[in-house]
Amino acid sequence: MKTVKGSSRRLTAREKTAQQSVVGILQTADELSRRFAAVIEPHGITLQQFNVLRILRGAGEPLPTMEIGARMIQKAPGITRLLDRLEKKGLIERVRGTDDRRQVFCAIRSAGLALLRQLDAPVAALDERCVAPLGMGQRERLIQLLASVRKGLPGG
Amino acid sequence: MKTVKGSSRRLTAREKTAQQSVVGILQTADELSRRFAAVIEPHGITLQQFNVLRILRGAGEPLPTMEIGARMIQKAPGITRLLDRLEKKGLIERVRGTDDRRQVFCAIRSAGLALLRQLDAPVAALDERCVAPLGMGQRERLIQLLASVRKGLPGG
DNA sequence: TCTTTTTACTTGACACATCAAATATTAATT
DNA sequence: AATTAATATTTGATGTGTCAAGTAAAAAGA
Repeated sequence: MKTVKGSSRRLTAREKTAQQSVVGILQTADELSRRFAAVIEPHGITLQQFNVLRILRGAGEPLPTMEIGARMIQKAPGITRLLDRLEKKGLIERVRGTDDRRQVFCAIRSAGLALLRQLDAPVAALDERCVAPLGMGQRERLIQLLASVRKGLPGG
Repeated sequence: MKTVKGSSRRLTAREKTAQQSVVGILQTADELSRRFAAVIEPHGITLQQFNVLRILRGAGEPLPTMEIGARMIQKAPGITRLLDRLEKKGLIERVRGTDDRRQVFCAIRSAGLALLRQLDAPVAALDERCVAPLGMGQRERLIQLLASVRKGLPGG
């Protein structure tokens, strides 16, 4: 069997759509995070730090480190250091739990809320620009397809 | 106007689908890369290193650093160090260009090709598992929707 | 109650991304 | 030809993610 330019073997149609779907998701995400970083970082925080702040604001109450990690789909070590930097900037504060003293609760401070307020409009505008080519029906379909993918993920 | 649990303002339906689409893409990509990393890293290379090797194999000829960067949608500095590590592992080799001596051409070595051959089947299998819940029609729709998003991206 | 296991983090080591600044070299200009 | 501008990479500093180990405290079990 002839090989195709160094590729080891031809893919079936099914394999091809699988690969294209995966590559499409990964590439699109890469491009999107770059755009969001470009809007957010000039304000002195990174995209991930922004996400933590939004989670804390959305929760409306202090959250333990692990809970933030769960919502960020991310391991604890990364979260700890992310919180370190946010704390150093005065955007959040951490308090050792009293009930369970292993936990560290994290709350957004007013400076953090103020920063989020500044970013709300530009970020919402960028959300919209990112999916501008899609009508409402297409957006809903996209959201649905991605949810199906996540739900069916092996070991997840 | 009452605020919703710390959130600054209510989103319109349109804004909400935009945000959900973006978040969905980013989260799904996160989960997917984790799965691929879990399959690839036990073989001694990272997901990004694997991507570089696949690009080099697919090209079928040595590529300059910048060209690899373009295909990875990534800036040059990152590529340089990625190539450093692949070179140290003996999976690629670099040669200073003769025509334009600023360029550094990068070629995959036989050890790199052998490693890719080992990974081809498990990676294709994972591609398939990742989108297993979707039928062919849905995969094609997903690929199309993501392509529309990328095509319409501001400044891209 | 004392030991063992399981959490919730934290810290150390390493991969990787980006920006900014340096290098080397080629292209454009004057 | 000499100077200036643009290009291809590399290096240094910083933020972030992961795994492996360590610490502290709560939960389980004997």
